[in-house]
Amino acid sequence: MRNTKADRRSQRTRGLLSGALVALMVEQRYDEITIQDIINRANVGRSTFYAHYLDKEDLLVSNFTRTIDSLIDHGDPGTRPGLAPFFRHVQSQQQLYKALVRGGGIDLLYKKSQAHIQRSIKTYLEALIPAGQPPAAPVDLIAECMAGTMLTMLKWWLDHEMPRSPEEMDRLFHDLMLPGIVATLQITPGPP
Amino acid sequence: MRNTKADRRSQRTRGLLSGALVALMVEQRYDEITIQDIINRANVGRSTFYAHYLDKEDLLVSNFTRTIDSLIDHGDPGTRPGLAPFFRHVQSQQQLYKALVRGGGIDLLYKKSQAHIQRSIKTYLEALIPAGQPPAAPVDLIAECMAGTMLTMLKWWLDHEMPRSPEEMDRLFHDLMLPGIVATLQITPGPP
DNA sequence: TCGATACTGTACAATGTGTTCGATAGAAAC
DNA sequence: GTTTCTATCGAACACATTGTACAGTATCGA
Repeated sequence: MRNTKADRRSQRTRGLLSGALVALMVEQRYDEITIQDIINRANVGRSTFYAHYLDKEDLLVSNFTRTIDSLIDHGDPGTRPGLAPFFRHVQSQQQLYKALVRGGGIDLLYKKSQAHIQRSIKTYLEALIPAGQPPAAPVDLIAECMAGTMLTMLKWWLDHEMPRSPEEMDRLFHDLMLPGIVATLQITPGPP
Repeated sequence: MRNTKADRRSQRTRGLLSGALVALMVEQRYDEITIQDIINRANVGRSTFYAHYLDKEDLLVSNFTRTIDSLIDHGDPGTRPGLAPFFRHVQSQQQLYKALVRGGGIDLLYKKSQAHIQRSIKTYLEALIPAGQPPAAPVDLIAECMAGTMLTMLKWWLDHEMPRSPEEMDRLFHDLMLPGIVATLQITPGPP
């Protein structure tokens, strides 16, 4: 029920279901959408849905894991200088992300990807600590706080009709978090 | 259906229902608990439940709003010097809070109380800004980030069997957040 | 004691979920 | 072009949960 990628019909069905979910999410909260709604909108049989996905959440995750991953890759301070690309990416698909924020879908996706996100940030942080020096604070906790703050900022930004530019949001994040991280981990500040 | 406080029977029923919810939350995730489970455990008729509460969430909120409020009052940096009392309070009722964190109930309560929490923090922050000076950053965003970080730390602490003392957690929070707040709002640092 | 009201227990309709299965249409393989 | 897969359909099914209704009973407060 999952090695169904090759067949053109499967691709079609998956596309229809994803599209229906997105369309519905723009109209109403994610958690109020039923599987019945989705298959009605997609014009797909009930059993067909279950041939592809376990449940509604599986559909959401399957379709947005890649989106979230690209979001991390854009924004991860470990590989990129800042969060501006992160916010630009969100801005370019604001309808989708607004829908995700409104309906609580973003929290679900965050939970699913948290391990990934956190690992990424933790690696970044550990690279900042001089070798041999024991961390002055739990690095995983700091990483969680960073990821959480990023999410909070993202939500606030979308909820308030994006009143600041991606560059300003990036600046805000750095001003708010970096001094504390430097102090907590007892490291020397990196590049601005 | 709500002015039912005086009658001893009502108090009894409410007590039974709250107790059943808490007991069940210790055993299994909040979101997996059904109303049927609750009334079975409480030994209360189905219609009686609906005579008191609208749904499961209403029961949760009704019973824990006071708990959460006291939590804020303990921890609010606006009225208290630090978060140590906050973490001590959680520690003293760790079973309950662990259950809330595990089952996702804490997120629900957080959403319900967020307006209250945020207002409290915002007031505190605004008091730090010299009169007449326009804030250098959106104060409500900073407040949200602070509240979010407090919640993140709370979850981490409980998920990791509380490896640090309440005083250390307080210290960590201040070291992590205060420098950034001072920098972002362009204010002078307050008492340690 | 008596009137008010909270509780019980059951039945009920409505909704959503996930599964099953034979028939059909469409894809891929040759 | 024929054959062989296989994805889809559609309907039926069992099941769980929710929220409401109502008549009888128990308990409360005065």
